[in-house]
Amino acid sequence: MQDGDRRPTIGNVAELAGVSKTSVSFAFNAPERLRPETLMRIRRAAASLGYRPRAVSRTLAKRRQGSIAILAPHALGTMFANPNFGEFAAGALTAAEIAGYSVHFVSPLHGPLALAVDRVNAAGVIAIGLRADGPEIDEIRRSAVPVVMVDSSPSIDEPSVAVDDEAGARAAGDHLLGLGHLAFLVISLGPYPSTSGDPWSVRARRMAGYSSALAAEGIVLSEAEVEFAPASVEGGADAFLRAWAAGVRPTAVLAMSDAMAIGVLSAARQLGIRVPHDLSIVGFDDIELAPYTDPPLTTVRQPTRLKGEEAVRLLLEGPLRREDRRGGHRVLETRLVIRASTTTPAARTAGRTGRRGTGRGGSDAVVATRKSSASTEDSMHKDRQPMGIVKEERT
Amino acid sequence: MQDGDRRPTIGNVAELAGVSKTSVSFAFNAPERLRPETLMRIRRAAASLGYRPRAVSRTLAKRRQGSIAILAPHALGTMFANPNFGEFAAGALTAAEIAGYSVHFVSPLHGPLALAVDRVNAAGVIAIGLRADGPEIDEIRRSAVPVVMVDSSPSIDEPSVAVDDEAGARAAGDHLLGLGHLAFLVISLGPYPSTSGDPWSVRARRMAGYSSALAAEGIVLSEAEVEFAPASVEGGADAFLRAWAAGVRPTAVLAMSDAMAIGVLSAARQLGIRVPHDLSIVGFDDIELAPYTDPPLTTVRQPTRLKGEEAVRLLLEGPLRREDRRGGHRVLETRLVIRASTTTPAARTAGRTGRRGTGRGGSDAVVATRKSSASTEDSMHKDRQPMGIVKEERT
DNA sequence: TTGTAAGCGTTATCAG
DNA sequence: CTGATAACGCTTACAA
Repeated sequence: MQDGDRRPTIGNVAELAGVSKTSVSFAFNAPERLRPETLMRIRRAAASLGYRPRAVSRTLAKRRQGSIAILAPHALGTMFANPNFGEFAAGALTAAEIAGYSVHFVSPLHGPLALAVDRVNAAGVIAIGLRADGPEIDEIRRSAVPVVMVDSSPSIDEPSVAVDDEAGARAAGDHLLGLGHLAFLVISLGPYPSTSGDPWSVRARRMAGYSSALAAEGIVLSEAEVEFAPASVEGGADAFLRAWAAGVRPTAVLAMSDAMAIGVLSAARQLGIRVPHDLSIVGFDDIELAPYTDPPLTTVRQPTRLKGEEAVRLLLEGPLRREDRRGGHRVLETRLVIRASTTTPAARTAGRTGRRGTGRGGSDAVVATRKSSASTEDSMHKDRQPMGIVKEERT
Repeated sequence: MQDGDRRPTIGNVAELAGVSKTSVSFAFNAPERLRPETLMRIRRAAASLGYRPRAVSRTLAKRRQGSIAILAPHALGTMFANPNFGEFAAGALTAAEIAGYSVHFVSPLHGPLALAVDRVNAAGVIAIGLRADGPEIDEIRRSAVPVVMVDSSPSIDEPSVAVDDEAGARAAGDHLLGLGHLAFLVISLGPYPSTSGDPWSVRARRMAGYSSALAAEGIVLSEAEVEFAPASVEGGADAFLRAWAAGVRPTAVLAMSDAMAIGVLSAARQLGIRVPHDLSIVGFDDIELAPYTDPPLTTVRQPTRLKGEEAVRLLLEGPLRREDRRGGHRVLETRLVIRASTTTPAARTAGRTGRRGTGRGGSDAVVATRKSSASTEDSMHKDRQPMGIVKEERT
């Protein structure tokens, strides 16, 4: 861990160039204040020594950080296993780069996040999926570092950005109901059932959306009809297999992420279940690859990349500048994208239903648009179409 | 950018607790040296003030960084658009986390990488895809920060990790040749043709692999048969469309990344070209979703996640500890994974060939294993099968 | 067990 | 235009 070969310091350069440290500093930060020839001399000295100003010292002296931290709720290897997190990172990193900030990723692997956050000493923090009422958020508040919350409770004081999970989930449920499905399985986020039961977590909001849709038809999910899994392909596959082994026989599955939905796709294939003929699947996220799966995935699109950009923008424009480190809540819209992984249930169950006869196959399904209850200041990142429901056909 | 409300410092705590700064420091770093009651007093004082030691100051004083930087060759938004980079990040971040390091992502967006690297002041650096003979690597060397190179030239001094791109690419070419293809299009990495022409870049190595395979059948790629594109779905789609518009009519495409291959899939669909019947496609990477595309993608698997882990491990074990900041080259193997996006060419061209009659459809193709020339210390991350060629069928 | 004081490498202030 | 000198916040010999 030693640095071994000591890097040259500003002092060495000053000495070699025969000037003061101040001048050397000027040479790097305000060249115009130096006479061209001294500047040259200093530059040469610095170059010959291979001197480069050290960032830590600089930040200490200037009292200003050049980086922001992204706090992930799980180990980063796990996070990045979900392509959707890559999307988010891409958005956040892009916005940060443009503003000249570099980005730190921090996870709770080595003790609580609150501790981790000041290990990295960032100018500001973007916290993902933190509980609104947990101890962590308090710790972070006390650390006096500006924070913006992502996918957390909207009831929180800090600026935040989230998506309208509930409306999205409801649209997914409505869609399936409209096709005539009655037997569901939902693959919920997180390895365990509601350990804490934060009513404001992403999964709680999505579950509320699914439930409210199903409730309209008098359907109530039993405990067996909800599996929990990490947001990965493997997680989704395992969850479906588990449910199947437990005797659950859905005609439709609602997955809280596309990665998990793809896992279900693969598990179904393993079991010889044809999608969508025997089983309809709808995901969540609409990752870039969703249109290219086999079959193309029906899913709830969320503007993930935009979410990342907004989080950074909010941090940089709001709490980092001004005193008031609150306000600035932003709720982005979701939209159901209908592709080929959903259709009317096969005869075996379709017999007992047939309501809402949108009939003849998934690609014809057009469910009544249910207006999102969220603020709608912004349109989607991916395109200019309004939010809501969209039917995508192969070109 | 101001910090606004000054955070409490160690001095404030000392004052409030009626002790010296040293004691406060001890309270945080060597509690056992303090009498329990003083420790308590300090702790209370610190807590009441909401004091937390500042990482910058600490690093400056200890001369030791707690973070490592990952240097990306392109804007990070671009990088993360490729799911394969997410895989790499997952690997690197996992290894870093375990070792207690946090990770910084740095891109060349604001001036040269060499400058960016000391903006973040990391303990060590992982440089991706840097030219072996470029100026950047020299700059980084001079900055005296330990480096490990990823996907760079093996001829370099620094420790490095890469994969056997050439063997992988050759296997892909052989596979297609074995199926009877004669008309190819390769989608190469990077937005532009060889701006610099580093013979050791990933794309040069892969191109060499493709070429050497094709050369064995006397096929030489014309300039029109090589398109360049960013490693994204969109990039691949555009590239294929461009080539098509230019009149290129391949029966098989060799894409240097799965993301691009999926783009080709989508472009082909747009043009009404059936895959694999009218067009065979082989990708590179074998991202997690590759088995679930439509049709499932034949591709060259590289152990991307492992690559990330190894890079960090090499950095942490080698240059960060010892004086010798060289050696430790690691070349990981690749393996062709045959799925359903490749098959024998359709009649239109197959007529003039038919050699090597592996016949009846891609899923039967078994090409002779060509032993990788790379070191083979390690097996794949994803499973325990040996490297080489593998045929994957739907279960 | 606790305190004093000297760094760590820069930048900022204020003279000259 | 350039130079002393004092921060910046924390660690760490060395003393007491």
